[in-house]
Amino acid sequence: MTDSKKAPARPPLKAVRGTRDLLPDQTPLWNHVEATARRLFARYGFSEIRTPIFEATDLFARGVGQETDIVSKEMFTWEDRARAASEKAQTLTLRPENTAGVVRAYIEHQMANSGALQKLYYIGPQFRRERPQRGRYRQFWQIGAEVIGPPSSGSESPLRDAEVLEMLAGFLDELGVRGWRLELNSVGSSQDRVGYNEALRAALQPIRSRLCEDCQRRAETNPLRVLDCKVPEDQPWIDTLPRIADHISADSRAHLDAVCAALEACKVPYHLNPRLVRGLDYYTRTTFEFTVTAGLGAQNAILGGGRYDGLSEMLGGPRAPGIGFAIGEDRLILTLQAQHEEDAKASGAAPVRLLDAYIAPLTPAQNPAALALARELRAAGLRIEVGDGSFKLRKSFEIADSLARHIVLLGEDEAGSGMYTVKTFASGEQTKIPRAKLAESLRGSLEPRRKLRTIERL
RNA sequence: GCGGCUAUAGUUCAGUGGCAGAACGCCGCUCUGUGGCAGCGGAUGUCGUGGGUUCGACCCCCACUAGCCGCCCCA
Repeated sequence: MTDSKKAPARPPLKAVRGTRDLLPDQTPLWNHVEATARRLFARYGFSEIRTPIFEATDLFARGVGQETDIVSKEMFTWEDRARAASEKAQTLTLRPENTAGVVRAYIEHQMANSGALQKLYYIGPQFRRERPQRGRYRQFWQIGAEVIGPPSSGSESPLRDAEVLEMLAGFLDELGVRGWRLELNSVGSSQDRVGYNEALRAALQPIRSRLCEDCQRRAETNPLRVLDCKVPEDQPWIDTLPRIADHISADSRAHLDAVCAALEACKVPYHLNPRLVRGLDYYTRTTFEFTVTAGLGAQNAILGGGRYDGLSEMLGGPRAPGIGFAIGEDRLILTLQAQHEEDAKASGAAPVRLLDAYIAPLTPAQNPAALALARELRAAGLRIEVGDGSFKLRKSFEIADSLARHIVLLGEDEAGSGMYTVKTFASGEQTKIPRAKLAESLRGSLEPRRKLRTIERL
């Protein structure tokens, strides 16, 4: 190592592909979104559940579906070898979604035994080995919720579907997301789907050769996906295909109608989209997706979900119908940031001030007193930064103005008189305030926390 | 996993086979108890990484890595 020139240059360590750091300029918005979700979900009777970040691979194979893209090619899976006689070797997987884990926990802890409807929400990272893109990361965050319980708890009621959708509409509104669109469909029961798949295959057979390359392949592998095709030339042909609405049972039909009726009563706008299909095998009956216009490229779906009436049984549990959703938090935040930029462009951006006051000692001799004052004000609940007496006053002002709403000058005059010079940046006003009244005056008037203002400050 | 575009200062981006650039930001001074403005001055780069072609490569070629766009899929 003495010959440093010969030492091979090691590549700098970087966050791995598809992962990213959320720096301090980002985390306030993330916390705001999460706090809003927690507050709102609580009003609907949801409680938080935290499940492990990795599970037995089999959970996802059985729950999400062996044939889905997620399971067949996007999971981070590894062999975990036994390290003690008490351990057994097994295949583990970083969770690609959270519903399977929640239902596993529901079964494992016999939550059905209470007889009650369970309303559970989670916030956490998920992992899929996809090619990264804007709004698509290998570690991404989901905020999700599940309503699950024995049929006697009302878990099958269309009211639960509507309640979840209505809550989501409220969530997006409360965050100030503009231009969201709710698309709704029913994929029927699992039996309905088998019949529909056959009908679809039969109808595709004669027109296959007229469709795009992708659809020709889909017609074989996953006929439902043909409905998602965006190639303009294919649309007339796709319109001739049987609609899932004509293949779902009377029960499923009535369920969907009841969901729609409840949404209308709540005045939540929705669009029936008979082509909306979901990629996870466990979905039955109601499926939905919320899309937005701002901030995202191809990934314009910010949340999706649906019913999974048979999932619990698939995982070896009791009959426990349920409905849930997952919000792509990364995408939601990209949307809010894009909107915020639009707004800032339209109205001129306001500087961000996170602190209540900046204390500026005028000479190094005032430093100890400044720290003591900061300690006192912080104890009173104020957000305070302390400068340094070696700074020129001009510099103190510039730093203070970029961070705080007030600057408190602390020099010989102040030390002698006990009257502190306080300047408020917004108004330019400057006053002398006795130490006893300082905390109160820096706290300022409690302005009403208007939604837009909250977001602006983030 | 497939196809395409991109990678130069802290940031946004120009640039040319022959000395590395602008704007903004940053630092200093004008200006040592009152900032935001203005003027002047200053610092900052393995030109993504590795190889090749060439007298000479930031520029041309190849590979790799990463980001972005589209596809696939999904949140």
